[in-house]
Amino acid sequence: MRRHYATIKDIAHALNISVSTVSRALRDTYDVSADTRKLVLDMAMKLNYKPNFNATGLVKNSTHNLAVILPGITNYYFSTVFTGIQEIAYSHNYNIILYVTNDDADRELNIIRNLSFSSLDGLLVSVSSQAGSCDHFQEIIDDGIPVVFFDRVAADIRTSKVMQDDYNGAFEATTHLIANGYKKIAHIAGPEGLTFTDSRLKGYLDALSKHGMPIRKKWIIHSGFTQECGESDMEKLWKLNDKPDAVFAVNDRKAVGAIVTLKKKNIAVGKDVGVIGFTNDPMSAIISPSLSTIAEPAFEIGKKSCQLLLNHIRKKNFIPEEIILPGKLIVRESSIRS
Amino acid sequence: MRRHYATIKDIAHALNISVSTVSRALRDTYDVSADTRKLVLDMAMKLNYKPNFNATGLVKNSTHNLAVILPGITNYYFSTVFTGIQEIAYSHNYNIILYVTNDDADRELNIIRNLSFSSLDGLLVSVSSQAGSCDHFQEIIDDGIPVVFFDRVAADIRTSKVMQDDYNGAFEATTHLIANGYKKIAHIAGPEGLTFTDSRLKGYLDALSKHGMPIRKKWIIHSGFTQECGESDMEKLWKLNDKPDAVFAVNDRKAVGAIVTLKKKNIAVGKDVGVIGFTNDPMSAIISPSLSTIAEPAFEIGKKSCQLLLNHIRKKNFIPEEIILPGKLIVRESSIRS
DNA sequence: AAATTCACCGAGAACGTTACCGGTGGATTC
DNA sequence: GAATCCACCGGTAACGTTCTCGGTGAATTT
Repeated sequence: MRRHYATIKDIAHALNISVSTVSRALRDTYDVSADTRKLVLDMAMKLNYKPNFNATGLVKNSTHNLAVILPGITNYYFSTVFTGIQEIAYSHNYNIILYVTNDDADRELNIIRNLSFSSLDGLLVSVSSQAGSCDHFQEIIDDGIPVVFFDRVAADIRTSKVMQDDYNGAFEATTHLIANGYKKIAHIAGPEGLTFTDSRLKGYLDALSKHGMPIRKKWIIHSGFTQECGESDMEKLWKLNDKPDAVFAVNDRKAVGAIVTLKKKNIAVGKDVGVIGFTNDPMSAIISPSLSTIAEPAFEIGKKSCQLLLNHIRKKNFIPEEIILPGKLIVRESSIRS
Repeated sequence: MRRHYATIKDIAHALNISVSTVSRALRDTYDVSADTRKLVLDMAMKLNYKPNFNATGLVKNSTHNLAVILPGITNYYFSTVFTGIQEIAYSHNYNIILYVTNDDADRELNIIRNLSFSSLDGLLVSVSSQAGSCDHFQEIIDDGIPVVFFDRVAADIRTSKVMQDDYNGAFEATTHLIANGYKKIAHIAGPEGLTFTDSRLKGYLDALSKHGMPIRKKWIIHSGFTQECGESDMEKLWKLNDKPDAVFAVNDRKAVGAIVTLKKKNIAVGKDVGVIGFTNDPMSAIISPSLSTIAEPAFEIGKKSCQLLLNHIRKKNFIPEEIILPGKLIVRESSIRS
């Protein structure tokens, strides 16, 4: 049976003083003597008093809860971003309510619709990849709820956003392949319509045209983000008459898929076909040949997003900021001819 | 500026009826005619009414929030368990507040101490590996808060627990190594004192003695759960005069560390030294040689834990249950001589 | 000595919701 | 035709906390 926790009233009653005084003493605000404060604090300890956040939330119209909405948590990138978020939230005494959408737009919508903003101070979102309309987010922002997007941002919504430098990372990755003598570079991309997918595609294309490399529609394949998608994308590329000799993958999981299928076909990864990914998933160091990649500052992105959200919550009329964090090329075996 | 959401009072006022009636209509309970219910529902929709969970939580002394406390989320096992938890919670309209301890006992204690049980219906915990005393959990349980442990359980606390079959998994893994002709089998284990570490150690030892294999103290090394720990454990083993010819690792990450160091020393994994892990982390299929392992039902463990917790919450005087889910041997290259 | 200031405390309302109890008026029963 | 029942609705208190205001007595000023 659930016992009843001691309340502020119990403390007041035990000390024969008023609840107002107890309330003030506990919050250490004003108008209370050092003696009575000590009395109250000791009694609170003795009665194992814990503040009831429902009550405080009700009167202050603010709880210390943040919601985080993610496509999934079972991969390196998102779990690391979340850890960064958590780090900042913890140090500021905020709780995180985590929702995962499984990359399902309907589920995302459903979660948003059922969100109780009376018990939420703000929202941190990376949108689902099948994102249709983003009206539901706009509504929330119009209602005055602080929202920060990260990684997978909704382009046409005016609020704070945090992301890695997708364009330059892709540009650098592609340039690296070119510098290593690969001539026919394909791109296995993410779903169309997602901002960061588009940015990486653009970086890839610009790098190609800058160096006068051929651009072929058939060498660009859009699909999901999983390793399996990487495998089937690679299969498709290999069915072409004019096969590429290198692949830039939108993320490491797809790059791993590409390497796995190439190895199955007994093609020497690196020597015959170069591969480079994006993320710096721990897997990229484990697989052999090891995978070259653009390291994303996932942990930093999480921290920055949460800091931004807290600023947003504290200052009314906070002006939206866009933060772009740089990536870093990490050269391993999969992109070296030797 | 944060706008004010419509309340039950606003609906009542707009319809010129009482708040009690609106409350009943919204909850679809009793004592309200079909006509007025429809009126209320329509008006609620029109005013974009959202229930204030702080208020309901205050009067009903129950919110729809569950807390999950984990050592970390950036690995396959815990992120998958969490996804399972989330799946059940979502289908029952519960929210999950996630805390990560970074495997730090102090932080775990701090989180527990600051938990607001007035806005929490229950607790799902996998304890930190440096766990000292578990008194803080006992206190909570004594206070009547439903708690379910999973994976890393606190042995001496009487509440529901969900785990994989650690003993039999370890027994099977070790037996598999023996069956494949390895004679000197080492174990790189987790930290001492953790229930599942002990179970896996015991399974390993029992398998050895059952088949009359030598048991050597020096072949058993305790340390943390990371890949780096696996690497340094392997280094230690390789400094011994009497080197083992196979290793059973407490988890896949440590097994990967072992493989990496063996490869660095140009030792043929499988042929010269067998390796087997525990978990079935996706990494185990990626690394080469691929890693044999005991597959854990992580997703199922998450689901079961959450179901158990919900039962616990609903039924008062719920009798604690212990659920043990079986693992499955997956044979790959790292444990085959050939 | 009167006036003013100040430190400290308490009473009451409010936040949004639900639970409990009582009160209508119309239909049903005897 | 009176008594009973029932479907429906409203008023009020309560949940635990904070906020606003007013009030005390002592200390300080003039």
